[in-house]
Formats: sequence, C-alpha cells, structure tokens
Amino acid sequence: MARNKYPEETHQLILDVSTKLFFEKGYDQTSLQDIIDRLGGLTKGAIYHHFRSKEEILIAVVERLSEENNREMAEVRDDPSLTGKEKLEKMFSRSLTNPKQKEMFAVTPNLLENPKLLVYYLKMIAYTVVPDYIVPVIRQGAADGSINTPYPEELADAIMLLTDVWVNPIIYPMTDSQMTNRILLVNELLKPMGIELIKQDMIDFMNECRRAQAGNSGSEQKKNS
Amino acid sequence: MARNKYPEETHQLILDVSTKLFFEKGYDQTSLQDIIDRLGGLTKGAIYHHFRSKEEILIAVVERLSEENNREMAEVRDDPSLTGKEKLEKMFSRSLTNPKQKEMFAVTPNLLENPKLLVYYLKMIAYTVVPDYIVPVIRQGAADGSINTPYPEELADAIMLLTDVWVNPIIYPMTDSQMTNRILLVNELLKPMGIELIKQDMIDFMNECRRAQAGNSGSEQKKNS
DNA sequence: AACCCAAATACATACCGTTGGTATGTAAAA
DNA sequence: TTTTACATACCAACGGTATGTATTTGGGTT
Repeated sequence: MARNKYPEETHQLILDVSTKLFFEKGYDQTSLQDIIDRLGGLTKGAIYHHFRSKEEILIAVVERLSEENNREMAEVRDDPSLTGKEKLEKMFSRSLTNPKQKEMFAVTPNLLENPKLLVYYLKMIAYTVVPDYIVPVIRQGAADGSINTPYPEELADAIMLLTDVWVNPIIYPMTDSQMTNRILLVNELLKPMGIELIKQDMIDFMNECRRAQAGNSGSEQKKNS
Repeated sequence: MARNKYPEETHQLILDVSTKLFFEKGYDQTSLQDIIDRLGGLTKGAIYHHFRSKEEILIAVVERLSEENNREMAEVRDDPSLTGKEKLEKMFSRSLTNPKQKEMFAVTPNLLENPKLLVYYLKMIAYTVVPDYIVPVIRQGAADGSINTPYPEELADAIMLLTDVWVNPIIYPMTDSQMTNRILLVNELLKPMGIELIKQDMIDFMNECRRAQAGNSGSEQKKNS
C-alpha cells in the first residue's frame, strides 16, 4: 500500500482514531505510536503528511467535533420566529440532551485528567461559541425585551461557563442529584434576567426524582473528600 | 559538594526554581534539565531523591502556594464575630487584592497556555477550597439568615468558579473594563441570595472608571477573534 | 563524654526506553 | 514531468531508573 487515491479518507481515519484515543486515554497519555498502531498499516509518514504536529491533530479533533454543534447553534440563532430568551433556552435543552455528549461520557474518564483537551474545549467556548452564537442571542434578547441585563457579553460568557462547563459531568464528575441541584441553582441565578433554562414541569420532575432518591443520597457527598 | 546537612533547603530550592519556571514557561515547556540548570550545581539525582516524578513537583508547588491562602481563609472562616455573608465578602475582597496574585500575573503568560497547572488549580478549588472553607461559610450564612439558598454546597462551588476562575485575569486574559463588568455581573447574580461581593461605593468607583474609559473601550472586544 | 560502626541519608553519575519530530526515499497519481 | 501520499530510517531530548559514593546520623560500648 504505497498511496491512497482518496487521501481525505486517510485524513479522516487519523482523526477518527485520534479522537477515540484522546478521549479514552487522554491526550498526554496517547503517543503517536498508539495512533499508528490503529491505523491499519499506515505509518508515521502518513500522519506527518496530513498534520504538522501531534497538537495539530488535537486542534483538528476538537474543531471537527464542534462543527456539528456549531451548525445546530447557528440554526437556532438564525431562527426568526424565536425571541432571544427562547433561543437561549432551546440551546440549553439541546446541549443537555445531546446524544453525542452522552456517548462520549461513557468512554471518557473525566476531562480534569485530560488537561490539554479540557483547555481546548474551554478556548473553543470562550473564543468561538460565546462570541459567534451566545452573544448575538443575548443581544437580541436585550433588544426584544426578553432578557434583562446591562452586560450582554459578560452574561453570555457566564452562562456558557455555568451551563456547559460547570454543569457537565464529563468535566466535573458528579452524582445525578448534584447535577440536578446545579441546574436548579443556575436556573435561579438567571431568573432575575428573565431567563428560565428549565421549565416548571421539568423542575417538578427533577424534584420528584430528588425526593425519591432522598433516602440514599444523604451521605453521598462525603465520598469525594 | 556531596551532601547537604540541611536537606530541607534543597527541597525548598527545587520548589522555588520549579515554581518560577512552571509559571513563566509552563509545566509542559519546562524540562527537568531547565530546573537542574538553575539548581546551582545539583543534579538530577537530587531531584529524584526529593520527588518521585516531575508531576509530584507540580503538586508540591501548587500545595505550597495554596497553603498561605488556606491559612487566611481558615482565619476568616473561624472568626466568630462575622456572619456567613460577611465572611464570604471578606474572602472575596481579599482574593481580589491579593498581592501574590498580582505578582504572579506579571510573569505568567496565561494559564490557558498552561493546562496542567490550570487543572491543578481547578482541582484545588473544587476538592479543597470549596468543601473546607466556602461550604462551611455558606452553611453558616444559611443558618444565621444572612445568605438565602436551598443549595449551599452548589452555591459555594458556583461562587468560587465565578469569582476565582472566571474573574481571574491570570486564567482568562481580559481588559480592565471587561473584568469590571464581570465583577458587576457576578455581584448582580448573587444579590438575590443576599450576597453583596462589592459594596455600593466600590460599584460607584468602578462605574466612574468605566465612564472614563468609555471612549476607547468600544471596539476593544474584537481584538480577540 | 568520647569513640566506634553500621545504617540511613543526600546526593552524583551513567544509563535506558520512548517520545515527538525530521530528512529522505519512492511509487503512484495528476 | 511534477506533485502527491505515503514509507523508512534516523535523531535529539525527554522523563525516569539503577547504581555508586561520600557524609551524616543514631545507638551501643567503653
């Protein structure tokens, strides 16, 4: 096998393999040899033909992962039938129920053990997601009266930090009841601005779950210390 | 020089040198040889006698740095003359004006370029600072009526994330006006719980600064993209 | 208190496998 | 014929280990 007629396939293969390894083992713990071993006969030459460094692979991995997400965000952002507030709430509920996230959660130990990947995720949020998708929506909300804040840019940033980072079991390991509490707290924090990330029926449902688990979740928190 | 009669001096020297390098160059970009070169004649043997790995040096560096901070936090936490709310506000104003942080800010490029160090900082907050110092204070505030929340543990965590991470120029590079806005926003978010991180006179002062800079800070944000 | 000696300490030196990265070669495609 | 898509061979630097060696320490003896 000297040369592939469709090099894009090789490019994607490298990204596929790297994505899996970076999430399963962590970026630092994944060596180029690990990647090569799963490339089915290809060698280091192939990798360095398609990418300039190991870190460039990571960048490409994160970008490819976020592309689909960004498309969905753009779709909501550009929907002319929704207010700013409604768009924000839709974005949140979508990210909560994102099947790809759940899928990843199954294989990823915890991004706190994967510092480089975590940081690229944080950068993606701070430098792309927030300015391109969240800020416009908050601005619209401020304009159409559905969101009330004198700091739209900062609010956008804070919301993403709270909802996409803090309330994210892939980053911070936590029990279901802890996650429920975090969501309810974020919901309360944002209420004065007119934002309701979760609807009342969802809150009722979560509270029911909490009550049901109340018996055995009491001493759960001490496990972490 | 075969052996030091006071090995603790060597131990501290290694930590001193490593701290400086880890912050200036970043953990990944600092090699053991870089450390050795600044040890004044000591060799790799000395390092591996005092520490089991490069990562253990980092852990020791972070722990030593946070020890002083933790003592100060404990002092406030155990002050019997303050309400929970007052303790929280005191902790925040102390961390804002911390001279050591300012000193570090001068030499540290930005913790987003220093993933391992950033993550250890985040872990320190999540697993030590929050449970040991913030949660007790919030709980006291909930008990003495000065803080109003049904989720004391989660609120403690969220507050630390917002105040010690999000509003931290060492982690997120930002202009003075951006930082001012973030602080004002956090202040507003926490107001419904009875917490006022900054007093009205401080807000007035900041707003004055904002008005003074209003002319040249308009297009500042586009620089990041 | 002085002495002795074995064990532990505080390093130095030499060495090792792996790692990310490069330089060069080569066959197929354009 | 040039460019592309790799393979092969090679490299310095890295974190880490194994071993060697003075020096100090601590406990027993005198």
